[in-house]
Amino acid sequence: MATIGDVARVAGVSRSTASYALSGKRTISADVRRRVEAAVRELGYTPNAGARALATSQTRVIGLLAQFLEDEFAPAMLQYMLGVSNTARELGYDILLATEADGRNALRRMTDSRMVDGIVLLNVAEHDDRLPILREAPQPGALVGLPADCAGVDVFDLDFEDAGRLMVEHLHRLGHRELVLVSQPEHVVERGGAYVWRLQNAATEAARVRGITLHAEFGSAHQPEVGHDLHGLLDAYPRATGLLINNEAAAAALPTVLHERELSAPADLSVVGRYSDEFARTFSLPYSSIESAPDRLGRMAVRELVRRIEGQAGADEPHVVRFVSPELIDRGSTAAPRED
Amino acid sequence: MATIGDVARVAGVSRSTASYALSGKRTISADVRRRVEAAVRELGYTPNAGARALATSQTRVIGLLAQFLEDEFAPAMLQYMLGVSNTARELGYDILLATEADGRNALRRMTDSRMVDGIVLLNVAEHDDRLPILREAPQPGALVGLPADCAGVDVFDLDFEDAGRLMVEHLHRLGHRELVLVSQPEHVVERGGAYVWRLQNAATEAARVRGITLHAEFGSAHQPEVGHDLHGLLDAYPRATGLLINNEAAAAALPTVLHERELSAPADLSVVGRYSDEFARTFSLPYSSIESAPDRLGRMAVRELVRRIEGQAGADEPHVVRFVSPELIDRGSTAAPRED
DNA sequence: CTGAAAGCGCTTACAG
DNA sequence: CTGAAAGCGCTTACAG
Repeated sequence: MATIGDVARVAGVSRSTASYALSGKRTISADVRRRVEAAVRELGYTPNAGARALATSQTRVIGLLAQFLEDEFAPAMLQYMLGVSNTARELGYDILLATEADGRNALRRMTDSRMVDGIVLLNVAEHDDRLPILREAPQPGALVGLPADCAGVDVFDLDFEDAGRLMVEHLHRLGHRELVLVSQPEHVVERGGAYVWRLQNAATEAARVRGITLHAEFGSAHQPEVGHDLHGLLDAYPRATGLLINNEAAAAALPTVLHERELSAPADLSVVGRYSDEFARTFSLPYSSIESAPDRLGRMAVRELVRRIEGQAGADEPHVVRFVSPELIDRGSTAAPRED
Repeated sequence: MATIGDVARVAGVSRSTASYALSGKRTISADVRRRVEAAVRELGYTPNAGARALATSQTRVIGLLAQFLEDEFAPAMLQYMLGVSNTARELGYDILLATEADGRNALRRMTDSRMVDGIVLLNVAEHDDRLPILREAPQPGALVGLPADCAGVDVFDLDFEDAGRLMVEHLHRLGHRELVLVSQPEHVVERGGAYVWRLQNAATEAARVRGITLHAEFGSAHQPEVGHDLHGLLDAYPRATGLLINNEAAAAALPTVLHERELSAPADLSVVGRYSDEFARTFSLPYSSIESAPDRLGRMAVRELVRRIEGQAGADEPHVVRFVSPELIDRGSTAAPRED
């Protein structure tokens, strides 16, 4: 493989001149620039990334820590990954991907060995055990998901509280008085999946204020269990006229469950979910939903991370905590409750 | 960040001795080893990956080229990615992930700049335009998917021809005489998605030999179009008693379509799909299927790749083309055809 | 406008 | 069993 030394020799200049001609960091005569460019083409020269990283202390690589937990729904994670990866590429960065169960180990490996310029953490928990490690690392970090302590990192998340309120308000306005909310499994909450109770608490409070009944329940994250869960809930609350779904697996299972009960939305039951539009299309879900905007969140996280990496943020610029306002995408699955 | 020089100083030895003590590449007195290890702990030393790569010409990173094409079904791709990523980690490698549309560019970037020791190509097409670039690269490559020309790379794929035969034989044995095969969209074939026609041709031939009718058709890769496609096919071939599905989106849409027609499998229609068990669980698909084994294929590709990278393969060891034999997972969706 | 030299942090022949 | 030195391929102050 050709090195910058080869380029310099072919172009008849010094290595430093060749380097400057390529980086544009100092003025170069037109003649020399042409000769260097010709040499690069002739030799098919590409800089060695390791050597460049060693010299500049910049790798142009971002570490992406995904997490595929047993009790969450894998296809939902993919959307965040793609948002991060595609944005990174647009900004000239590559992605070092870690999918291993022990995120702490992966994080330490990447940061300590200087393989990356910055880190994106996905699916961040309330007391995420990766955070202390990230805070000690010399590289900046951006999170998707809201932890209890946001010190030292930039944080991006859907405003789940607003989402919970929005769901309840929407159905209240249509005249519903008894709702069921199906959340992620309880152990997601126990593990620190704060988004579950952030939405749930806000929904509960919004219902209380409006004097309507909300049954907050958990559902499994797997098929076919979650289908049974849904049947159980519909049996348990026969007077409920609205269903709020904060659980991707439950959303995916709902069409089958409604078919089995010969119910349809919104005629028999109003339904509002919380998932991405991409997810809705993949699973052919006909329910109105709060857009979870994974691509947008991934994009925001990377943009801010790159600003920090490249020092445009200013070393002492305070860290941000930014919420995406939920939007309700109307797919026509809500209406006034059935009169009976 | 501490360097090997710091470790050497604290341990009171030379940098080379510190390095050897850590690599174990030459014998070190017990005393020196202890001092070096203590220094490493005290300083929290981790080798700088870029510097090591520069010195050894080994990055311990594998490039993974995923491809999320408009007309294919994203969640299926994720399984292959996880198989590759998890196996790589077990073998001590990290993953540099490229998801951009222009795989050629990503491939060139990774290989030319020596960011990776080897490459895994996913979703390889008949005449994949990434292959010429991979062949010219100094790093070895492993493919998941069978191209027309396998020269210079190791290739792993499901035996789609066997899969097609197996599907037809299975239903033939149960007494079916008229079948419909739903493949991926026609433009997947046109783009070179060889697995589509490999399965289709073998199924067609197996049907011909047995004197049974097989209607080979294409289906969309998107919801809700693919649902309409399925309705259309069931309308068009009312005497067909068996449905073969080589199209993930169609498989995901089928439960709803059957509900809408008030049909059930296997009472009214026998169904055999071709997807992974993981996929079946995610989408709650109750149909018997040919296991597409994405995790296993990813694992095989990485194992062989690492053998080549680490020179255990022998420089002149011929490249392999290895097919995974399809297995039918019985979920009870096939039976003798309805008599009427 | 250009060149010679130092340095980034490792590994590994070479020498003792 | 250990050390001094060279070298991997870049970038960038320093000097002219």
